[in-house]
Amino acid sequence: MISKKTKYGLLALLALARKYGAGPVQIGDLAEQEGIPKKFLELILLHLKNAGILGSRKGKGGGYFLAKDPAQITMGSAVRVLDGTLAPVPCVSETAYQKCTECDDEESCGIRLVMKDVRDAVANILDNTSVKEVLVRSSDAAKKAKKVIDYSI
Amino acid sequence: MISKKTKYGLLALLALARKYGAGPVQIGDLAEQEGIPKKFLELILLHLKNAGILGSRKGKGGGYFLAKDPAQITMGSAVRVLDGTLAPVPCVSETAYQKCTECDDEESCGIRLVMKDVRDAVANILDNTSVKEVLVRSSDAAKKAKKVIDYSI
DNA sequence: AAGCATGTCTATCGATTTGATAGACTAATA
DNA sequence: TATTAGTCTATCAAATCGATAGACATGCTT
Repeated sequence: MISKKTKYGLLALLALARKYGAGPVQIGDLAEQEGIPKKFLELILLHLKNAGILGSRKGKGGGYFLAKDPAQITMGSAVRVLDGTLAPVPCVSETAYQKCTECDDEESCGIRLVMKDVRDAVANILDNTSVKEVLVRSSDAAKKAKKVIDYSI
Repeated sequence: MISKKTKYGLLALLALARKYGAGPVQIGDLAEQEGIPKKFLELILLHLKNAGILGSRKGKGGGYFLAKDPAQITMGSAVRVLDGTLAPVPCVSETAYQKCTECDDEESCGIRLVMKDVRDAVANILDNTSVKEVLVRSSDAAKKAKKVIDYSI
């Protein structure tokens, strides 16, 4: 299960994606709009910036912005930065691999074999879903709901 | 990422599956064979028993055993019992659903839409993988490795 | 150069969870 | 009745989570 930090990070990322091209967004504004504690969000945004997903500008007119086009930022990359890995167990992580301390033979470990399938499936989804696509899906879902409401009247 | 408790639980489950039909296995023996702290394993096995995945017998000749055939126990059911849910976020859980406190509109939440795909993919794998299959894959992988070794000599 | 705006650094903290450990108790067998 | 072995219900230390805080640094404006 993803942590609140990751959830907040994804919320902020998507919010910044919605405003892509509109200049730096202040931390305080983002925090207020998304209902995230400001000081906590500072840490999260800095983490994303240090990972190259966001950029920032200090001083007047400063704030945070996407470092790349939303179509070029995947959910997988963001989740890896925020949560550390997509893998359900360390021994199938491709980016944060760690051998199990109590494992004699990795190659035949049944749990590892299954969890590798899980990791692959999760990565297949998240690494092939851009931040832009998420916005489009969200927007489409909102329109769909609106049409249902209009139709009901 | 799955917890050590879940990892230990799966290890124990698979170990019991290997001995399926051979009578109750004592907690102490399982703990020693799998390198799991005994008292911790007691809690884990009890949890699995209460969930109907394992059975137990007290007293002389007592111990734990599978409550069903290994082919009828899925990895998904075990992970749900041990970790609580397969879902990456509570709002897409089918067995432990919880609405996000800060979410205005679930239907159009982009994170939720993506995480639902992730949950479905994970469930698709784990719910369609029996404990028996895991043993077979593990065994096959071990034989394969052995053949490679034999061939190398 | 100073003031203001806003990000950055580096702590610290309380609550919660994790990963245990322990001993008394209960049930089953011999 | 004694022994075996699971069950109950605590308790605990360490780690992590989810924050909060104030000093500092950078950049813009005047």
